[in-house]
Amino acid sequence: TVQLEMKALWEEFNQLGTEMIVTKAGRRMFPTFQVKILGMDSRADYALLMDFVPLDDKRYRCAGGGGWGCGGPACARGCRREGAAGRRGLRSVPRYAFHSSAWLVAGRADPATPGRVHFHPDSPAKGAQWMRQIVSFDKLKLTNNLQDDNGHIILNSMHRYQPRFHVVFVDPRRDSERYAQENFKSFVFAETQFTAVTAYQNHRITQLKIASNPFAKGFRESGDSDSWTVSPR
Amino acid sequence: TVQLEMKALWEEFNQLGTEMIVTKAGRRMFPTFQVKILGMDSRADYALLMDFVPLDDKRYRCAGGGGWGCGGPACARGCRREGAAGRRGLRSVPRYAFHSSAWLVAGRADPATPGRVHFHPDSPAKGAQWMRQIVSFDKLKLTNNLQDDNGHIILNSMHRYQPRFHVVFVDPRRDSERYAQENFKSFVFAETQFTAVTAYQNHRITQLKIASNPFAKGFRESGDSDSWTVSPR
DNA sequence: CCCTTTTCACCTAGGTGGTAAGAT
DNA sequence: ATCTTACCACCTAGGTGAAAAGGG
Repeated sequence: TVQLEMKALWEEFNQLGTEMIVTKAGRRMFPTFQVKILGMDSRADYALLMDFVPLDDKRYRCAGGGGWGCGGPACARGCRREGAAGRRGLRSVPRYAFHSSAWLVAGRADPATPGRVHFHPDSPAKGAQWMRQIVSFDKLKLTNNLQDDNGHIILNSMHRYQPRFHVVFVDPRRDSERYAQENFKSFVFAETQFTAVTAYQNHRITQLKIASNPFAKGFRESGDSDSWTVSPR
Repeated sequence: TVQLEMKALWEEFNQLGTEMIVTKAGRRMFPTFQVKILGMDSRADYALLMDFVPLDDKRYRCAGGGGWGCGGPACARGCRREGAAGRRGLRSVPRYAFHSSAWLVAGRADPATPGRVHFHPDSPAKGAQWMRQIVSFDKLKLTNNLQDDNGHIILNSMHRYQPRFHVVFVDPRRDSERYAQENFKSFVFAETQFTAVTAYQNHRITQLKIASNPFAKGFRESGDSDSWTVSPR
């Protein structure tokens, strides 16, 4: 079994419609994808990895005051309602748009990007090692550069993705983890889905990133709290 | 076969009598112990590790202007001459001293410290992985805290040590690298020996550290060169 | 007009020796 | 007198979103 860490933070982002920056050089995810693992064979070898699957084959567009006019919770609900509508069967919609602070369909998906995977750098390791503490994918970076040769995850900007987590049992009878495709389990946490962007579209996402990511502390206005806490509903 | 990296820098330090700081929290070595490895079986698993052996069972003492009066090359030569004398047969000398900028015998060694080893954090890994690029032990830290529980190397201050590098072949017939004691090769580079100290004794060592360690750039006076080059003889 | 790229000030995180105070 | 410790300014290294410039 696998537990998602920082679940409350992920949910707070997901309610607004999580956005992740992609850059040419590669950008980390925030929140970082972290899991606690239970129930492995302590003495067996495992490789841990992640990949990202497109949530639909549309692309999104933003509009309405450049995303700055986003006021109430209507924004987030609007985003997700559009997304759900997209999944319900629309197939040749010409365009999406993020007009009036909501994500809209703006066209078919761009050609699929190379479906890269990210192996956790400690792979392979014993089950005991993985279960000892939280496993963090903080070295994983997202890029929109199709020619990237740094091994980063390549995504299309303005598209939605679902991160997936995979545990591969390294079969001792074979000489490489490449052939262990039959010995793996996958885990999906719906609250970690996000839209890849080159610049934030929803100002509320920006504010939550600033409030919760220590590296963005320089943009905080209030001097009272320096750590993130779940906001009351 | 194994090649020591930054050999010229190690030799320049060794000519002066290398000193390494030890602290309670643990201090990195500088220069960092780095090697290039050749001739491994690309597909076999190896663990790489280091340990430190006392170079003699004396302890050293410093004197003469608190180490600041050290002027010429006589200092370095003096240090090594004393060290050699110590190894030549003196057994119950009461004390060493670093008087007039030279290392002198100041007494018997303190009780032996826990003989810890430091596994390279990438261990175990395939030969191909180790040979792909320089292997750096920059995570290794030295401490004088006998109760250290961070896994750092415990050394006695004012004692001399010889770093050793070990390559352990991980025998696939056994389930753990613990039992692979019969499958290892060791490498010793005499130019990496050093005296553990809590504060620098030889001012020329301090100056060479400041000149060559990027993290000490704040103490450089000259604004001309920001990188270390082998000084002409 | 919408999206992407580049650059930047401002952070986190942690490695330096200097310095003064503390310990023996 | 000698060695150790704690704290500090000053670095390296790299992760932030803002803002302006660039491109279709």
